[in-house]
Amino acid sequence: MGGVAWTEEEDHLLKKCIEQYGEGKWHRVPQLAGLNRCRKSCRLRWLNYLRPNIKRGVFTEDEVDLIIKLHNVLGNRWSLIAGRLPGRTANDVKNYWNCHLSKKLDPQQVDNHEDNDSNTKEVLEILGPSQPGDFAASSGGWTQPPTAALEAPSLVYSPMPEEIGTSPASPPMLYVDQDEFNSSNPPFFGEDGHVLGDLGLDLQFDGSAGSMQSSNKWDWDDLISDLDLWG
DNA sequence: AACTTATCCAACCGCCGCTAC
DNA sequence: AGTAGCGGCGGTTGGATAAGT
Repeated sequence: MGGVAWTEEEDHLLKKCIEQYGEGKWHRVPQLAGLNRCRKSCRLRWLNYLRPNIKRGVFTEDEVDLIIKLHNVLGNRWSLIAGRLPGRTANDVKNYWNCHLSKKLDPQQVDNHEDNDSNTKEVLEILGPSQPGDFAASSGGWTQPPTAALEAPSLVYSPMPEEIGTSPASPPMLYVDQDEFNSSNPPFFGEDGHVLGDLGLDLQFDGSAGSMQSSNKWDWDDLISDLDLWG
């Protein structure tokens, strides 16, 4: 393996330590558990192997599908992707991607995969250069980095009222940075500029930069994290 | 059976952002 | 403002094992 394999005894000590003192304070875990391992090794071993409810075995078709879609949007942000797959760890997802999907799915193939979803074309129409905003086709995508989100074109995030009961008083916005957009083929779009799909969201493109506000900006991390609130 | 190659995946490494001082 | 310590993350490594020759 990439390092020294953990023994059953070490696993037992670590588990016992976490059960007694809880997660966190990883810098103290090696000492508390009596392990000759660094804090990072202890944390990794717990997160990837010892933590309760970890799902092992082959990925289901649904899980693979979700990984592909989330990767389209989020890129190599494995922890976020894993967060949407109950029981799966970021390391599992990353390994699975590197071993299976990255080889099978070059960008063209990903496109083809998503073309099964008839909504895909809506994405390009909605986000394409004909729309208002700072999308620059000549430069290959959005012109502003996330830190300049105020000037960047945005997606307005509007949770579906019937799903969550009430909408936020002031809908937060999403931005898509150039790299993410260029490498992605968001599969979540529906009619009339709404974005529907497996994320369970309803997103709407807002091309009028003037309507943007400096507050309530969410990036994808926050969005994905907050899905749990809406779910 | 022996050897080579490919694949899988647990573990490590280096970097980053956050927080406290 | 600068720095140290920490948790967390993604990329990479390398041993085990399966598959192929």
